[in-house]
Amino acid sequence: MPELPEVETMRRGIAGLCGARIVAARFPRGSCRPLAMAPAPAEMAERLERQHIVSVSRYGKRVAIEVGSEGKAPHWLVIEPRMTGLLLVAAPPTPQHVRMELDVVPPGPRHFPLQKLLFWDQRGLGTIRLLDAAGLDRACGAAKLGPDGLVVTGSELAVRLGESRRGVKVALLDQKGVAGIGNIYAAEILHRAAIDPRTPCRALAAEAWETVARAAREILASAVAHEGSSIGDELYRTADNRKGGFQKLHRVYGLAGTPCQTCGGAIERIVQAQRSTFFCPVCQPRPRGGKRKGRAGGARVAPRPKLVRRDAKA
DNA sequence: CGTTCAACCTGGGCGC
DNA sequence: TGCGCCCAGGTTGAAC
Repeated sequence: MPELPEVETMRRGIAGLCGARIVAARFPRGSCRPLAMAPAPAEMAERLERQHIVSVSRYGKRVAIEVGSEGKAPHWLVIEPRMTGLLLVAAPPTPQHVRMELDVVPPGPRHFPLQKLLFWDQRGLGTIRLLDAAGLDRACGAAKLGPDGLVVTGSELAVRLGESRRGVKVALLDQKGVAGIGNIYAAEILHRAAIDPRTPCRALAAEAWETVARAAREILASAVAHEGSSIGDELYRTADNRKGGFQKLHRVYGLAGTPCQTCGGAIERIVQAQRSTFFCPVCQPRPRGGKRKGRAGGARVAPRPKLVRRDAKA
């Protein structure tokens, strides 16, 4: 679930713990697969205790909690929520899926109240790592992650993805091209950009990349402002256990068969790279011809009924 | 280079 | 009620 807006919301939700001291760290038995955790739980707990939380930052869909103390090299507790992970300062949805529990005390003379920072993950696909500066760079540096989706520019997208033969929606999910976009927001971004998700990247002109980048910045910023998307009775919650609000503004994701709120046409669901893609065939017409100026990113297209859908690849 | 598939996991919903 | 199957916001690596 968590994409950039949800992870950024988690980051903001725990940023108030900066300056706090970790007095105890627990990684409940069996809570994480061996490969999903590094170093091993006991050593990680030992290395975290008595450290201070220095900063809380985000790299794409990961949160990096910087920990340190006088005379020690800083380390980063890097948490990757993947599908169902949540960072919480509130009671967890279930006790059995708590993967990490930090007891922290706020800065200052008073050692109360004790606060808890939890990583909760139902499916257990998330990862917890404690890395030094070199490890952080390896895991979250420029070789691994492209520019952040909140600030990405059209020329950056054009340079990084412009030669690819992949469909633009599949390419937007590639974290090395642009960091933070997942399946929900890729769909919403391309709807706003009025670009067919199947369009090969190479067919997009520079202007279209500007349109995509602008749509990405706007959609992601709005989603952050609404504290992410909580779909249906879904799991995603803010750090203090509230639902996000951006799902109310979804135009295509999860809306197959319903009328497009922009044009009234029917939203479709197709499969790309084994994942659902939602789009409006009317608002997001197939590109015609090769790269051309001003087309792919264009606004409303009036007459466009003649469509031969042949997706049924199922 | 790109696509497909399988894994990693749990749990909800659906058809029978 | 139960069972089997499909689905789900992500990432990685192998095979082709």
